[in-house]
Amino acid sequence: MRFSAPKGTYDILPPESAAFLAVVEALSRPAILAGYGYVQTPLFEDTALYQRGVGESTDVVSKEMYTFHDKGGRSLTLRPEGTAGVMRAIVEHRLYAGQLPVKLWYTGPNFRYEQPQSGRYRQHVQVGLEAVGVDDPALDAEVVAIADDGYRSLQLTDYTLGLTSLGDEQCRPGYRRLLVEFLDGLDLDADTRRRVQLNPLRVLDDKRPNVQAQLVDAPLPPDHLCGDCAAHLESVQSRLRALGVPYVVSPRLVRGLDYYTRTTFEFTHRGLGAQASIGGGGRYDGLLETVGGPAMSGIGFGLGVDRTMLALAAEGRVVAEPARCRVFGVPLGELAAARLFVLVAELRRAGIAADLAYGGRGLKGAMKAADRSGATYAVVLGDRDIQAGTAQLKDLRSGEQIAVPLDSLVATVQERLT
RNA sequence: GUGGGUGUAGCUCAGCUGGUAGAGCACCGGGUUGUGAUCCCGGGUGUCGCGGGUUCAAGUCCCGUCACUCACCCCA
Repeated sequence: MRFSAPKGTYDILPPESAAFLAVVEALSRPAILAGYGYVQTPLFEDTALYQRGVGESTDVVSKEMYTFHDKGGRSLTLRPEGTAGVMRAIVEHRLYAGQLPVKLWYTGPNFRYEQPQSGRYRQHVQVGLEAVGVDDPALDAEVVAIADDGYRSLQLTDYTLGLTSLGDEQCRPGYRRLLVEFLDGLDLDADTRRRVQLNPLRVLDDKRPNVQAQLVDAPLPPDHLCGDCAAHLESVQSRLRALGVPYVVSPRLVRGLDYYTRTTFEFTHRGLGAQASIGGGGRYDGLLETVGGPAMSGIGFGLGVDRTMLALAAEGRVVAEPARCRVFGVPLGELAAARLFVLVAELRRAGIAADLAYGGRGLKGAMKAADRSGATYAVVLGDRDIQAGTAQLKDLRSGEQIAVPLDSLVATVQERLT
């Protein structure tokens, strides 16, 4: 039996894995600087949490969840998105009773049973954050700007921020009726008709040309906002302008999760193919209440780490050099191997990245390994040197080599590397 | 769930109308147990995705299946 990674999953190996870690770091740093604390929630939750929190009418819940029963008969589901679990934690630990807003960030994998394609996997990693308990458009702008700062710190340029408002419980129902009325007059297939009933907003961003052609005169959310929602959207925009965050108002932007209200946004990258969204989020007033908490507003985002990697590749950006070895031990014979084994450990304890030729490779092979390790120095040690109480310290770039007393080798290397 | 494309070495790929599996790179060893990145020599590391069929003979033709990939729906 030959095993391979399950469908829709993949391995991240060196040296690219170093870039992956760097992307997680780059996307989360702006959140940390903005006062968001790290939260880690389980990779699986009670199935009902997602059914209630994400919404039964969403594709995520209706057909993409990895649901299973544990030995206690509980129905559990592998986390399909990050927000619901964080809301559960906020309610369970009554974080909403403390200082507001509650600001949390997280990273980790999400699981969705989907048909894989470019940029879409059954397991994907996000960096996300949530700000709960304060209803202030400035907070919306902060959240959007944090995401933009993350992408910008990675030198990404070929992306666009789309922004809109989906309205609230005041104006959404009326708009929804208007939209359904319009959509009912169109020539749509059965699948889409069903969607009109479940969540008509989502028909707006259907990509099929024959559908889009019929939507040119469709009523759009930003044109039917109540006064409060319109003022909110305008305030978010003016804050973004103040920060110099470029955005485009995208009236057809809709998201597939039911909980979004008012501010909704999405970052799309031009180098990615069909799955172009590298991150998105929005306001979800009412979600906390849905999962058993008080009626409090909230806003957050999820940024796709896998897709950000693809975006970086599309722009030809190399993110991080793999952590490189600085000193490489080349032993000649058993005695030298034993001595170098300890010496290399001492270098590491002194904070110097060091490695050693294992397996008695012979001088040529060991030197080759030293070269490939990227080390600045090779320490060559043989019987002759041990007799003399020295080691040969070779600069692999210049080829120069000097004898250094074994006792002071760590100190000498430390000095030369700084 | 639906549709298209592709499966040959670690990677990128060649292999014609069927005739017993190759190249480049990578890797390993040697040239030199006291010096790497250059050079020279040597080594193929393979379930031709898998199963079945046709044939004297299948990487090649047929059927099935699986995987990968791209796209739709949807999302990061």
